[in-house]
Amino acid sequence: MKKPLVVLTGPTAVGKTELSIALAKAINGEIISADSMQVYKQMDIGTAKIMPDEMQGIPHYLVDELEPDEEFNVVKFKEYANYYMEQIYKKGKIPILVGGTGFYIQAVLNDVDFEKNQEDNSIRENLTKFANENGAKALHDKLKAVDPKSAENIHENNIKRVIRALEFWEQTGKRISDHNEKEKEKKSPYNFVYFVLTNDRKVLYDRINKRVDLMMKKGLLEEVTALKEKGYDRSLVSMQAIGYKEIYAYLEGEMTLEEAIYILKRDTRHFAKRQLTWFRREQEVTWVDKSQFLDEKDVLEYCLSILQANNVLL
RNA sequence: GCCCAGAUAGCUCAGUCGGUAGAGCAGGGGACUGAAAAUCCCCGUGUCGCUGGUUCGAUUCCGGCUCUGGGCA
Repeated sequence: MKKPLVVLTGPTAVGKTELSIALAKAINGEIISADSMQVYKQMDIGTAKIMPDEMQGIPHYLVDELEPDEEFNVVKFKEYANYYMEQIYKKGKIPILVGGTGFYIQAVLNDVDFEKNQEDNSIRENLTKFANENGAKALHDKLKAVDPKSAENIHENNIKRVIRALEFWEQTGKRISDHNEKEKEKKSPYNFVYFVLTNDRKVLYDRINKRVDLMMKKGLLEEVTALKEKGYDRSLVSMQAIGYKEIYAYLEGEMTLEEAIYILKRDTRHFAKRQLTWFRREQEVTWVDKSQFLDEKDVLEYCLSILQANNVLL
């Protein structure tokens, strides 16, 4: 018997958090955040993180777990998430994966194997250096020699992915293209419903713009200033989060605050668009378009009916 | 009121020595399997302000008009 799993995702600022609490209450669930940035402490305003007083007693995992200079990635996410899911099942409850990082959701949902290998960034560093010195084309040629299928699929300008493919080859002796093909065929080990909450594009963008203004009012500038003063470097993954990188650029004198805010809004819109592209490609997704419902209660009822129909409730 | 400069894609602007036009940004689509809030790819037809004239042909030259900046009164 497959275990039940509820996924609730959607583009940034669509209103996942609000619905997630209502959903958790209704189905006796606990929430695991599938968000690459809300894991970090000290980054509250810019990540629109749910605060303890808003949780209404619903346990949340993978929120506020790491310091901004700690490394986090899909593999770590998957390990943590699987661990917390076990705990939740033991309590006789349903885990709800809530967050906008589609890649993380996919990893857990389909139990993707990443061929764990040693924590060693030296290959990556060497390849990055090679790319800087010889150009993207030369790097891509390297890949073509060992894994032509990957070389064909990965654009030569996409250096990060070319590097990962090469790294995979060097560490495992296998081609990542073959590996990925195999992983893609996997079926989810869960009895799940994958909700993608969405809204009219214009409404969504309007919400994004307003939310950025609200973040500024709440003190995003101060939050980023504090992180910078504590010595968290711009090159950290956490500092590449939307909201942080733009304000950081302003603090470094690269642009005016007005420009930074304009770019921050734009980057957020671009991000939401990319998220939607990802979800569109996912199979077995249940779209929940807010513009088609009367209110939050109506949305919740619809979601519950879908869960019931799919036997995901305990 | 007079003088000057503009008026071209949603925005900022380039351009056509006369043969109906192109960049950046915005916007749209896509990829993604150990950085994923990251990274990368693709997509540009619009009464060239309105109106006369010259011309085989005008967005491009000439006149008038309207509007917008700036200057002089």
